[in-house]
Amino acid sequence: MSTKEKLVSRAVELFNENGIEYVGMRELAADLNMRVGNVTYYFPTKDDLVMEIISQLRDLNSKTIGPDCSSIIDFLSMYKQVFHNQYQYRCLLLSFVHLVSRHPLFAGNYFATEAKRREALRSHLASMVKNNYLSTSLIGDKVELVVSHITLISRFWLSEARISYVNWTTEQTIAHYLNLLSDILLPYATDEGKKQVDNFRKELGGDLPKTWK
Amino acid sequence: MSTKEKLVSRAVELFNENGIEYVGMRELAADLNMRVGNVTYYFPTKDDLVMEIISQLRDLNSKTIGPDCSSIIDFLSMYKQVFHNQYQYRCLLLSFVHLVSRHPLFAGNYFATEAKRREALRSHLASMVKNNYLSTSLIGDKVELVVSHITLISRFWLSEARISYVNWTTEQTIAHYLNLLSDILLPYATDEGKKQVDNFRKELGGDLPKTWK
DNA sequence: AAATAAATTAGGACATTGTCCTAATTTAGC
DNA sequence: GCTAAATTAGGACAATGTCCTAATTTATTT
Repeated sequence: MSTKEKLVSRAVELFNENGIEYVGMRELAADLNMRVGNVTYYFPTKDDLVMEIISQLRDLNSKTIGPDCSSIIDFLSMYKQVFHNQYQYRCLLLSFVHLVSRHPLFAGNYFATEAKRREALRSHLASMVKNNYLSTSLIGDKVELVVSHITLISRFWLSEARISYVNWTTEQTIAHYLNLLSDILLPYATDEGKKQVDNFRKELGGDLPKTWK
Repeated sequence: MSTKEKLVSRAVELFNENGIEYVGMRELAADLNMRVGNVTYYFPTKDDLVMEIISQLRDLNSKTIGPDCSSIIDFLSMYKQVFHNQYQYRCLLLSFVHLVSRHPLFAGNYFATEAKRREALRSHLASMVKNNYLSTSLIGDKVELVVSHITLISRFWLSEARISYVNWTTEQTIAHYLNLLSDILLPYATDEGKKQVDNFRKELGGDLPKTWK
């Protein structure tokens, strides 16, 4: 593993643990028995380092989000993997708003992939309708509403979990938000679709957090 | 207006414009023709200042979120006001995750009010069921799912809008997320409830963003 | 193998940040 | 008008990201 790779790899770990803005360049360097100047040689600014990490997550999700999504089970399983990817790079999701709203480079990068993701989501929904798992009434504005729900959940579940469900395990948390996702599809699910949602939820069952106090 | 009040008032403005972490204590002081030492006299740490702003929003929302919520219209109108309150203190919502996950004081404060809000939400839903606007099938785990959807939306709509819908007006943005909110209730709405949702959406209609490109 | 060029590492300097401390100044109370 | 409190000003501190230059290591060429 090259120095640059070690740098990124350890940065992700430390950023995940303590948050991007709470891990200094010197701290990262010291952790790897390096000096600051050495880090800035590979990544002149901290944003450059973050940008590298962003690309890694984007690539990972691009592999996960395929074009085909014939059933609800496929769809939810795919998002399960997306959630795990995001957890692996949770530092990004937890700082995304600040990163994007400040840095034009982040913003441009984000807009491009976001538009693609939204379009992919539409196509997934359409194919679930075609395969008779979702009702044909899911058209027009209703599609956009479902898409909006799903993007909101998949973008902020980690943030909410961080502040509201701190004592949950990762598996519990992911199960909870997958449950929410399935809940968004449910109103449009056909009988066959409902069966799939039920099956998926049964698999979730063991992980779902029990108590609401 | 006392010096302290002027300080808080201007801080909210600057924080809203540029983000809490991007407005320095010296910048705030200079804006009011003061010096840093003078600011720290009233607020020894920046977190103290933020905490004061947090209390203001909490008080404002406490006034808005009443115990009675007999109809869906009432419910959605109430949340419309909540959204406007949040917009008024948007700097907080945009930095909440970092604030809460770092500072134990914020966290404790947040947990207490959050539990109350969630409980209030359950009671609102129950009263809408009682008044026959929502189906009696809305019980148990389903209530918790609806509550989870609503809390997610009302906590992160501003964050998402900041990064995804930057070109929308405030009214458009709020209309969009109120639409999402109503969409969560819709599957459980009775015929009478559906009428209310329709009416509410008609009022929204003019503000709702048109294009999804 | 030696010399030269390139890549990498180290270390210090800079402006900026939040925070703290002390002295100066203003205000209020008697 | 004097004393004490409240307020304001100003400097100092450690820590941050960033930048720049010198030292050192590694690779390439002669």
